[in-house]
Amino acid sequence: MTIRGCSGVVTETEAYQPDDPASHSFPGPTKRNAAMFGPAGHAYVYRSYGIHWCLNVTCGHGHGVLLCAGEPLEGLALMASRRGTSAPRLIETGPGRLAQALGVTDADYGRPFSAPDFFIDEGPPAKILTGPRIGITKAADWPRRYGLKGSRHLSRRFPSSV
DNA sequence: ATATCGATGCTCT
DNA sequence: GAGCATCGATATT
Repeated sequence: MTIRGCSGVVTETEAYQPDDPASHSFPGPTKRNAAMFGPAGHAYVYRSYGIHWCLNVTCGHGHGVLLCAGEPLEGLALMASRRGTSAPRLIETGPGRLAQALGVTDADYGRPFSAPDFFIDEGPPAKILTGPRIGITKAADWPRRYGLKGSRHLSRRFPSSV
């Protein structure tokens, strides 16, 4: 993951699909979720609780993946200053925190992840943990939260994570 | 250590 | 006008 000079490893995601009651795409295409029904591989950004920005990767046809946490690598100082903390653990652990650290706002809405300074690439094979989702009121128990096994940079621990 | 609670603005009913 | 895919601070074990 590289966003305007800041890079890191995506350590945690959540998946949403159109038949998921918790998904923003559930009610069908609207003005806000338009990007989710657009082409895959683009940014879907929304404001959460009137305060935070959250960043998703569109997968086409109303599907999307929320970036929940990451491990910051390059651009650490910039991300720390944007977050107002120097604790590496607290820079990108959480959807709102991650977007804030990367400087992502609605200005990036609909932007394709295909530019040299704005992309997400595939890392080496990794063990992935699965568990119920966090912070939602509907269908929270759907096992669509995915985390990098052994990473300290997760928004929360996974249940019975070995 | 966990639990609760307020802030804040936008979307959809 | 309600509800929300959050965070951080404060209160309580």
